Parts: sequence; C-alpha cells; structure tokens
Amino acid sequence: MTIYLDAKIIDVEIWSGTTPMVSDPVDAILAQWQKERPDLDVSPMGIIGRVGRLSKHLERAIQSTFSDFGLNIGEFDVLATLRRSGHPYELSPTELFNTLMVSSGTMTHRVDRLEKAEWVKRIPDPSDRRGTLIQLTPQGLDVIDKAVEAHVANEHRILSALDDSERERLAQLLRQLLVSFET
Amino acid sequence: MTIYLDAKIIDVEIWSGTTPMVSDPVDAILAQWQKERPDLDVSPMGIIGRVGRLSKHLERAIQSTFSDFGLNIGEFDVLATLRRSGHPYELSPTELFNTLMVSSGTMTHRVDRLEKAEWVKRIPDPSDRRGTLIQLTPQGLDVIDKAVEAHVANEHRILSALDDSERERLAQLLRQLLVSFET
DNA sequence: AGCATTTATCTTGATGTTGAGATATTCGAA
DNA sequence: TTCGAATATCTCAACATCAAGATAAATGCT
Repeated sequence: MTIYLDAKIIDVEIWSGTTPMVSDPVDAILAQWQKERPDLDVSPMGIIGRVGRLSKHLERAIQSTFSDFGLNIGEFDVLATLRRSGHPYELSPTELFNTLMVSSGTMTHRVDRLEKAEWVKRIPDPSDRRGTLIQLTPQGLDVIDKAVEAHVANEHRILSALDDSERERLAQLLRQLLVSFET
Repeated sequence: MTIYLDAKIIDVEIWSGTTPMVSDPVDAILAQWQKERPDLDVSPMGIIGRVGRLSKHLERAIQSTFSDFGLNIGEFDVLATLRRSGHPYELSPTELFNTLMVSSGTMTHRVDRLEKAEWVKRIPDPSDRRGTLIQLTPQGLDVIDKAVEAHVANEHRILSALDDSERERLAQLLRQLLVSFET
C-alpha cells in the first residue's frame, strides 16, 4: 500500500514536472493561447473545448451504428425515449422535446419522419384535446430494441480507452457539472 | 492503504445501497433502461449521454456571450483559430476546417460571412497558386481579442461547480478519451 | 518532359434545426 | 360563467451544415 501511494505521488510529480505524458490537440490550443494571450487564464478550455470536440467524435462514431438501422441520431433518440418510458410506449411531443433538448418544431419534423416510416403513430390524447401522444408501433419497438443492443455494444467499445474506475470517476464529474445546468 | 481501499469500498456500498448522492436526468435514464432492458449493460450512457447533454448546455451558455459581439460559435471558432495561430494571423481554409472538424463547404460559407463583415480577407497563397490564405483584418483582431476575454470569463463562471482539483482530473480523463479518437 | 494522381477550394442541392408566429384548447381568477 | 392567460402542437422561412462533385494547380512516377 505505501508502495501504491508512493507510486501514485511519483507519477504525479513526473507529470507536472516534466513531460505531460499524453497530449492532445486541446493541449496544443492551450499552449498557443498561453503564448499569444498570457494575460488570460484559458484553462477552462481544457474542459469545455474537450467536451465539444469529444461530442463531435462521439456523434460520428455513433451515427455509423444507427445507419445500419436506417436511423439518424435524432430519430434514434425519439424511439429510445419512447422505449425506455415503458409500456405502452407513448409520450407527448412536449415530453419528448423537453427530454431531448430540441425545439417543438424539430420534434414535429422528427415525428413526421418516424410516422412515415411507420415506427410511431400519433394518437389523440384522451385527457386533453389539445394534445397528441406519440406511440411506438410494433415495428418501431422491434427496430429500437435491435438498434439499442448494437448501440450499447458500440458504446462499450468506444469507452475501452478507460478502465472501470476511470469511467466511474468521469461519469461522476460530468454529473456534477451537468447538475449545475439542469437545476 | 488498507484503510484507503476499505473506505472506497464502503463508499461504493453506501452509494449503491441507499441514496445516490447527486442525481441528474441521465441517472434517471439509466434507471429506466435497467428496468426495461435488464439484459443490457447501459453504463456507457452514463458518460456518452452526459457528454452529449453537456455539450448542448455549454453551446447555449457560450452562444449568449458571442451574440454580444455579433458572432455565432462557428464564426468565433474561425477567428479564434486565426488569432491563436499568432502573427500574421493567417491560415489556409484546409487548416481551418481540419482543426475545427467541419467540411470544406462549411468553411467556405463561414469565411464568406466573415469576409463580408470585414473581419477576415482572402489573400492568394504566394507559395501555392491553388491555395488561399484567410487573414484576420485589424477589425477582426480587435473583435476576437475582446470576444475571447468575455468568453474566457464566462467559461470560468460556467465551471464554478467544480473546484481546481476536480477540473484537473476531469480535463485529464477527457484528454485520455479524446486521444483514443484523435490518433 | 508528359501524364495520371493528388490536393485545395468552391459550388450545389438536400437535410435538420431553430425562432417566431398561428391555431386550438384548457386553466384559473373574478 | 366568462374571459384573458397559459399550454400544446404545428407551420414557415431562414440558416448552418454536409456530401458529392466541379475546377484548377501541384506533385510524382516513368
């Protein structure tokens, strides 16, 4: 154990003291800013820049799986939200666009497309005549169940650069930051 | 160290056994999947889902700062890339769209807009007659220098939910994941 | 030197998203 | 009960992005 702790401390000293072990494009960006605008502390870009870049990479890596099922990310998100809501797999457009952080117009279009493919259908909300419920069809249920399996397998592969405890710690820190927005 | 390890295990048991300290929408999503598809290990969504959601929140929080300068995120990114490249603040369209992970067509349009606003100008590449260099104008330099200051201040505010060591650890984990894509 | 390949940039048509606004219905205070 | 405010959904025009393809110039193989 002392061994473990020592090793850890030594590692840390090596990192901060000499070479920054792993370097990515964002480190290069930070170094450029440091040189050009030494008056600014641009360290937040180390997080915000990486989240943005990572998000683009993840979208691309994930889109390819969805394509196999004739879906794009937005359509997958709608079907998945309905699926995980449980039987009878129906939610209002408002619940959907709030959950997915898109505008109402975007949701109208997505539902239009999914309805054309017969993966969902619109039914009148029995308790509010202004409202509509978007319901998964049996074919829609079938597609999303298969797509989710492939998607999750793909996600495991994508995260293979991190071990279990690193994943846990990363999820925890992201949650902490996310909470500051969602409350 | 046995103490360290024990404490860790106890913590884990407390979390999973009773209240999950902080909870966000993504935790709710994971719980739904666990109930609906207990055969799947959807834990990767704990990271991938949060990165996606966080990215949307960050974009919104950041856009409002840029609006004060008549810029959108894409335009800011182009000006900032030119600015941090250092004097004489010029890069080719190819360097710009590779750096920013967008298509060549997107870059053409962005430069068109920025050129119309007289924040950049296109000049022929003296060493390659196929090429063009995108150069920051004095007005462009002025705008981006002011916008970056406001932007960085905003970023510090946005990350105030994390303390210094948490920020460092988060940046490190994001870097590790990002490297798996960028190499 | 000649010619096929590669590279750099721009053009074009299609797509997904957004904000503002239209319509219909429900809610709630007087 | 009435009526103004709030809510649910959809429409529409504007915009940013992309993939595929066009053009022009540079590179490199023979």
